[in-house]
Amino acid sequence: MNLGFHKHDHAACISEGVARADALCVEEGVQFTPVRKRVLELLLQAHRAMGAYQILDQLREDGFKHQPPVAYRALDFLVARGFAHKIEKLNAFIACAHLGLHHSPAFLICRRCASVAETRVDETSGPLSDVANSAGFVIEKAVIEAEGICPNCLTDQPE
Amino acid sequence: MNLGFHKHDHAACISEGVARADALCVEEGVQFTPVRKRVLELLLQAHRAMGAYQILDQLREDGFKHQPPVAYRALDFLVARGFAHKIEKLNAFIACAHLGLHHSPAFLICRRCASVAETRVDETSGPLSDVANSAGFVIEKAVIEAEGICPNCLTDQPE
DNA sequence: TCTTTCTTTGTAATATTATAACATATTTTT
DNA sequence: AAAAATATGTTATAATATTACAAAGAAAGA
Repeated sequence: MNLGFHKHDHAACISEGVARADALCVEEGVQFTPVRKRVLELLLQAHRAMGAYQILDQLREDGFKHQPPVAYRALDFLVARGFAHKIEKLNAFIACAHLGLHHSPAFLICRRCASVAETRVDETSGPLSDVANSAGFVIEKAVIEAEGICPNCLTDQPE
Repeated sequence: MNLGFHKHDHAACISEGVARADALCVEEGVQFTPVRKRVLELLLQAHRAMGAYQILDQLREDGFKHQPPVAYRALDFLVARGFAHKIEKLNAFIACAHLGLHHSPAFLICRRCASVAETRVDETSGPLSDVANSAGFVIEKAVIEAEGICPNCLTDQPE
């Protein structure tokens, strides 16, 4: 599986992401307003997790309003629609790598270069579901975030 | 598996937890100081995730010093030794339910009653490890936190 | 035991992350 | 065009967490 730990056509991946989100907003009849679009662009561009205040700084440079709620509202919108995810471990946000597919994301976070790769996991099977099922616990959402060393940092040089 | 969604001898589970931590500290030659012990007691007693400032409030009532670093230092100590875990999703801390066994914890968080059950998962197998292995990513630590409805809240009453 | 070293605690200040509340503006629906 | 729903502007503040440095206490070596 392609996990994002590699080179790719980044300009295309930004414009495709925005276009896909745009289409989904039209479908769902919600407004993909300038600030929402810009935040998604920033996240796609960064290609890593960004804190809300980092985003806010960028918005300021772009001439957008930059009080905290501006960023948090845009992020809430993006997260609610699955266009972005929150990485709880980092208190930061990242553009969705599988935009459009409703899915249960899992993340591999490199503690050396801070890159974040997104993959999908099956929520309905696996050891955690087994435990939950047998206990009668109904899982609605799962936070799965693995921290470690990415392939690039492993080969680059010793720690 | 016993997930904590049930009645039990709570007084015993507190004293046993403290005793076990005490023994482990002796083994490892580290100091189980009064504030560290008290924080672990508070967490065992609460039997749910507590925020650092909740703990701080309790410490104040107990006559301990109560600036933020007091709680964070004790929590860092407990987490570093596996006596407690941080629930990233809640920015809160919980006493370890398998004190003494080095393990990879996973949590089931009830969004209705806020109870948290801890279970163990095998880090070296499962879908996430497969993805990580094939990508060459080395997982060191995994945050696994499922949110949903616990068995008690499911049967208690409709939402 | 002494004294050096390491670890822990006390404390003030501040950094970082996030939300509440309410007014205004814009868009969509009727 | 009016009403309703949605989105933005703004101030203030809440909640979570860390830095930095001084002082005290415990452990280790001479």
